[in-house]
Amino acid sequence: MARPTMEDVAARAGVSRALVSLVLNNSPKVSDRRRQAVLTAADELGYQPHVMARALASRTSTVLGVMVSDLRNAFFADVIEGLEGAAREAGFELVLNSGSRSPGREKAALRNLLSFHPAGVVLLSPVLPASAIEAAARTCPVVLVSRGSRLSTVDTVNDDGVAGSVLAVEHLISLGHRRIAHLDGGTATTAAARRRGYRLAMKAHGLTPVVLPSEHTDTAGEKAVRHLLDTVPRAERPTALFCGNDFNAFGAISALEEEGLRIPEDISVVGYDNTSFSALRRVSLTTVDQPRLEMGRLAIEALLERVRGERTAPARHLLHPSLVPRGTTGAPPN
Amino acid sequence: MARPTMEDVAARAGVSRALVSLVLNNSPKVSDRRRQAVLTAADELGYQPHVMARALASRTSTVLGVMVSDLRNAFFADVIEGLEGAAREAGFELVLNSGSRSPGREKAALRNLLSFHPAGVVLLSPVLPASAIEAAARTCPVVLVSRGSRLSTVDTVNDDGVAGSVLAVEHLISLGHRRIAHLDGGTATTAAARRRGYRLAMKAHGLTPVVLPSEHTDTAGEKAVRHLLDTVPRAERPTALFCGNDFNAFGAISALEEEGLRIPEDISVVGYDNTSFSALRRVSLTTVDQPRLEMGRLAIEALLERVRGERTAPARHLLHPSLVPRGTTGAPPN
DNA sequence: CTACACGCTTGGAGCGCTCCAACCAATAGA
DNA sequence: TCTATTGGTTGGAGCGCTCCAAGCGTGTAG
Repeated sequence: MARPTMEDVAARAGVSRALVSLVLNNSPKVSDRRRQAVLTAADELGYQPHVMARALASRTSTVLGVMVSDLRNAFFADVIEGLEGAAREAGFELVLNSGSRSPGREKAALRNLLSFHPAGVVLLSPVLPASAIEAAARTCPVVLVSRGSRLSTVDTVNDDGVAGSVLAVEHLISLGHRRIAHLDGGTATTAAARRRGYRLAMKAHGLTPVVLPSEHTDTAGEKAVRHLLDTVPRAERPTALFCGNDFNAFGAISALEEEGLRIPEDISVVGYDNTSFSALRRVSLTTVDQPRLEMGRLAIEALLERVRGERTAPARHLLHPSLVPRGTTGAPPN
Repeated sequence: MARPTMEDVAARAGVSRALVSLVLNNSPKVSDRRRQAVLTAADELGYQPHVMARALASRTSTVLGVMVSDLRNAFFADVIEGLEGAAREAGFELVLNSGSRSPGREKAALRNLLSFHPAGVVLLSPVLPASAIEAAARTCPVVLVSRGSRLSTVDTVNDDGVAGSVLAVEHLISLGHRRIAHLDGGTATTAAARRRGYRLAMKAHGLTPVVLPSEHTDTAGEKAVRHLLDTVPRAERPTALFCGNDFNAFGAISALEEEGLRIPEDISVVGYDNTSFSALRRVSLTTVDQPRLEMGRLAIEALLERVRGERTAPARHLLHPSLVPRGTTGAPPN
C-alpha cells in the first residue's frame, strides 16, 4: 500500500526531486533527455502525484466543491456531468456532497466541502439560508445553480423559465390552439417564472390566460384535471394544457385518459423539464428541455473566472431552454 | 479569502500550535481552561481545519473515493446516500466522481480519485476491466457494488437477484398464476441471476419456465410482448409476466394495453428495481426493491474493516431484496 | 582571457498539520 | 530533602509537494 513519492521517482531517474516537479508541471526548461528519464521512471513505479500535498505546497487548490441538494433528482445528474467535463478540461477535480434536501444536512455538507479548502464551490439548488451562502462566499468563490441571489459576491446560473413557457405556449398556438390552460406549480421555486411566461405569451397573442392551481406532482396534476372536467362545460374546456412540470403532466394525462379523452386528438399536453420518463415511448411527452450540461459548464466557467481573478462583478446566467416536441401535442379538434 | 490557520488560533488563544491540535483531536490530556480558550478562539476566527494538511501530516486519509458508472441512474443516488450517511458517522469525507458509462472515462475518474490518496475506494457498477480494479486494489482497499469479483483483495456488495426473482414468482403463484413467463435481460450484468431465480422458483412449484428473450429497455419489452401475442395462441398465453427490470415491464405494459388487454384483470406484470417511475400512480408497478441504502452502508462498513486492518478475507455481501406489491398484479382470469 | 548570459539543474524553505520526545510544574512517596 | 510520578504543555521534525534563489557548465561577445 505504500505509494511511491516524488523522491522515489527522482532517485530512480537519477535526478533531483525539483526536476521531477518541473517535468510533471510541463515546464519548458527541462532537457528532453531528463524529461524522458523522469517520465519512464514515474511510469515504472506507477507514480501518482498527491493532490493534497500539491495543494498544500502550491497554496492553490485544484479542488472544486459541489453540493447537490438532492442527488435523486436526475436533473442534477446531467448538470453534474457538465460540471465534470468542464472541470476536467481545466485541470480541476470535483469533490461532491449531497444535502439530502435538508438545510441542516446542507450546512454540514458545505462545511465538509470547505474543509478541503477548495478553489471554489458550486451549490446546486441549495435550500440553505442566504446568510450561510454569504459566509461561504467570504471563503471562496461560490456559484449557485437553479437558485437566484442578490449577493454581489455570488454568481448564478439558471434556466429562463419565462422563455421556456413562451416556447411551450407558442408551440401550442402554432398548432392552432386558442384555449390553453396552465397547471400551476404553486410554491415551487421555478413556478413563478413559468407562470409569468405563460401569461406573457397568451396575452401577446390576444388570448386569455387561465391558471389552474396545482403542484409539481403527478397526483396534483390528476386532481387539477378532475376538477377542471367536473366544473367546466365541455364546450368551454381548454384544448391544450401547459403543465408546471413533467410529473404534473403525467398525472394530468392519466386523468384525461381515464375520462376517455384521447391525447393529442382531443386535448394536447406539454410538460416542463424533459425528465427521463417523458422520453419513454408510451409517455412520449412534449416538454421543455433545460440545457443542463451547458448549465454545468457555465457554472464552472463562472467559478474559474473568479478563481483567476478575471471578474469581480456578479455573473447572472439565464439559459435558454428548448422545446422537445413529442407525441402529446397535435392540432386541436375542430 | 485568506483562511486562518492553526497558528492563528494558537496565537489568539495564547497557547502553542501543538495544543490546538490536541484540542481539535479531542485529546483527554488538555486542561479545561485551555480547551475552552482554544475552542472560543477557533470559533471567533471561523477556523476550519485543513483536511489535506491533516491527511498529509497524519499519513492517514479520511477521504473515501466513490466512482459511479452512471450518475443519471437514480438507483445509485440512493446507494450514495447510504454511503454518505455511513461515511459521515465514521468521520470520513466522500469524494465523488462519475465514469459516464465509458471504460476510458472510468479509468480517468479512478485515477483522479486515487490522486487524493484516499483511505479506500467504492466503485458503483464499474465497467472497468478486472485488471484495472486489481491495480487499484494494490493501492488501497476497494469495494465493488453491483458487480462481482473473484479477486480476494476486493470486497463486493450485491443484491441477491436469485432471491428477488423467487419473491416475484412466488408472489404471482400465490395469486393463483401457473403460466408465468420471464422477459429476459439478455447480456445485462444482473440478468443471469434473475433468470436463474425465475427458473428455480418455477421448477420448485412444478411449473414450466418460459424465458422470452428481451432486454432491459422499454422498447425491448414492447417488442417481446408483441412477438408473444403474435405467435402464441390465446389459450396458451401466460397469465403473468415477470420482466427483467422496470423499464422492460413498462414497455410490456404498453404493448399489452394497446392490444386491449387489461392489467391486472387479463394479465399481471412484475418488474425489478423499484425505479421512481414505478411508483407513479398511473404506472403503479409491482416490482422488486433492492435495499439500496443498506447496500451503501455495507460498502462503507466493508471498506472501513479493511482500512482498520480488521479483515483481510474478501467480504461477499448478498443483500435480500423485497417485493413491492402494487397495482399491476392480481388473480389470473379464470 | 575575462565577462556574462543562457539553459539546465539543484538544495532548501515552507505550505498546515500531526506526533513525538522533551520539558515543566506540582504533587506524592521515600 | 531528594527523587519519582503525573498531568499538562511545548518545540521540532517531517508528511509530499512547489517554488525560489543559487549553482554549474557551456557558448559567445568584448
